[in-house]
Amino acid sequence: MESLLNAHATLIENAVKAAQAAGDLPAFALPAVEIKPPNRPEMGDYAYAGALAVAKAAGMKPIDIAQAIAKHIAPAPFIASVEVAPPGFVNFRLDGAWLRAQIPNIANAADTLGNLTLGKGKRAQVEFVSANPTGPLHIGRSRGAIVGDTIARLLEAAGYEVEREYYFNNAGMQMRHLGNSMRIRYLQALGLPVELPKEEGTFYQGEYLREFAQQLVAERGDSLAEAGWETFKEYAERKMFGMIRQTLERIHIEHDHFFNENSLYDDGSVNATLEALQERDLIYVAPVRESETDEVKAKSANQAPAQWFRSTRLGDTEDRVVLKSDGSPTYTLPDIAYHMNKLARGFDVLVNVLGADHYTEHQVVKYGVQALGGEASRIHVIIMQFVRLIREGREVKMSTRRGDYETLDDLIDQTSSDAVRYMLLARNANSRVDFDLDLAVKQSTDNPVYYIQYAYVRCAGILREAEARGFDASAADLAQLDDEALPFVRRVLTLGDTIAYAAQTFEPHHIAFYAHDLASAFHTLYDRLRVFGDGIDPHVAAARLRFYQAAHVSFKRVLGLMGMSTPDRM
RNA sequence: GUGCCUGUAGCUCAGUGGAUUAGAGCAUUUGUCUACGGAACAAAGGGCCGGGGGUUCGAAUCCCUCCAGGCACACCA
Repeated sequence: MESLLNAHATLIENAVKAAQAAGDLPAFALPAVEIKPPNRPEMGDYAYAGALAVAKAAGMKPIDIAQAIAKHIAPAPFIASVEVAPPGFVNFRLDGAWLRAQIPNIANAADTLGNLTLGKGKRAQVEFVSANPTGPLHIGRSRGAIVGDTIARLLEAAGYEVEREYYFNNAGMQMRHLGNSMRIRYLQALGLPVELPKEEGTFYQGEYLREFAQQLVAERGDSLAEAGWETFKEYAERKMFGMIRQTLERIHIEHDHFFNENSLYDDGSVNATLEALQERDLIYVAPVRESETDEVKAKSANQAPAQWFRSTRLGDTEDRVVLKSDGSPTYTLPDIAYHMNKLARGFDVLVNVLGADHYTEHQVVKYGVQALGGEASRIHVIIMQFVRLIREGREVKMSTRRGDYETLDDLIDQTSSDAVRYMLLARNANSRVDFDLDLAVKQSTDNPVYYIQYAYVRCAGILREAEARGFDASAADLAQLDDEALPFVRRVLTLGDTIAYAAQTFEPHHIAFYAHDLASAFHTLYDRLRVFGDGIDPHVAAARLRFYQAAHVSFKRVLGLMGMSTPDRM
């Protein structure tokens, strides 16, 4: 049973065909069948509203169409009843015995629970974090890290072969600034009277460079006193990457592949990209844009020319510089080369998680890919709005270069890796997040992450108790299980639908809300369906224990999909 | 000014064109209960879904427009 939604949809499709063959319905093209749980649970477990949509095409009243469909729905083991409700709904109710029979399957599924074959045989790549190694990860980056990693987990569950990639740029001006800053810190560590200039855009003010400098002095003494910025850049970069990877590990993120932008220069891709654009007549050499007025052109006629990508021809609002007047490329050229490279690696799906400030950049890259004949439709860009930090009711400004940012490490120290993951996951990527630091610190008891994990802890507690008492549920008769436990089972069985939806829309927050709903359904039951206690029939107790084993597996799986831990005690 | 995103309960947010009643959490009020771990459960109050038009049998959801907020609009990366 891969998906109950699909199973119901198939029933509808076949019923329509059968009704048409029998002459109960006229011939008409059936739109894609959409099945949903009704808003009002008393109406049933799943509902089809399509009879309303096809009424015109069929030339019949919706209620009559629904009747005709219902009449031809083939019996299925999971269906208890099919009802028609005005003005034209077909409502399905799941069979209790069938639901009970799923409990052992759930308990045995372990970490494959909810897995799909949607992406079978397909390869997906998720590129995320991709922070240049100029400073520790700050909170703004961590949202993308968590969203990207969870998308990767969901795609894996959906059956894709997934690669997590980290793209880094150690060839730009910022890295030179880092090298220069590091050099000054090194000289300071040697006791020389040098000051780090306060220019934030050019010199990195963060304390971490002092620490690196101390270590470098310990390793190399004063042997580098005459060395150039490149030496210091390389050292700082290496140390910084170590820090970043360590931080990511704390929130259970590990990349499979680190892609160095330099390699695109080394293997000639950047040049090849420029030449390919030139061949297509999409590059021109001029001091200013072609679209500028004659007046501006005349004024700037003596300035050194740059090379412009005629992206307006692809639909852009203005042309973009790809090669500056000093001959160095802007980000655009290597980024286009990079995306062509990704496409050439044969991924069926490419996901790129970016901050809102990268929107324009990504558009230009996409125009470039299109211009070069790349299959741009395989590239899915997730644009995330920013995380705003609030402390004492006021916004805290973040800046990597300045040094007064909040790092992801700080945040994990103050809360927990699970809390950070859940709080940054449980909202739609295109809404801005206000992260209240004071609340995050003291909120540990209110945080929904504990509510969800507590459901798992309670299951673990029951299982522990059963083991201590030597109580075995393997031969339980699930017919003895209380009816009120069945809505929970039904909800567990929709995990696959949630994974499918979240993976296809690249909206991982759905899994967070699903987890909360599941925990809510669980806690209600826990209060009412005790396994151990006076006056509980042992057969009922055994069935309940079997049920809690399934619940235990369900929460483990859901927490795992969110990259969260599963503590047995809290 | 142009492009993208957002506007839903006091606060933080879900909501995949469907059912005369728009959902959670927090906060507020009231109960349960001292547990297989109460970081729980049950219940109540609280809403012109930013405003206005339109499409549709049917709109928080799609389209137009206005208002408000955020982000981006460099020969920075």
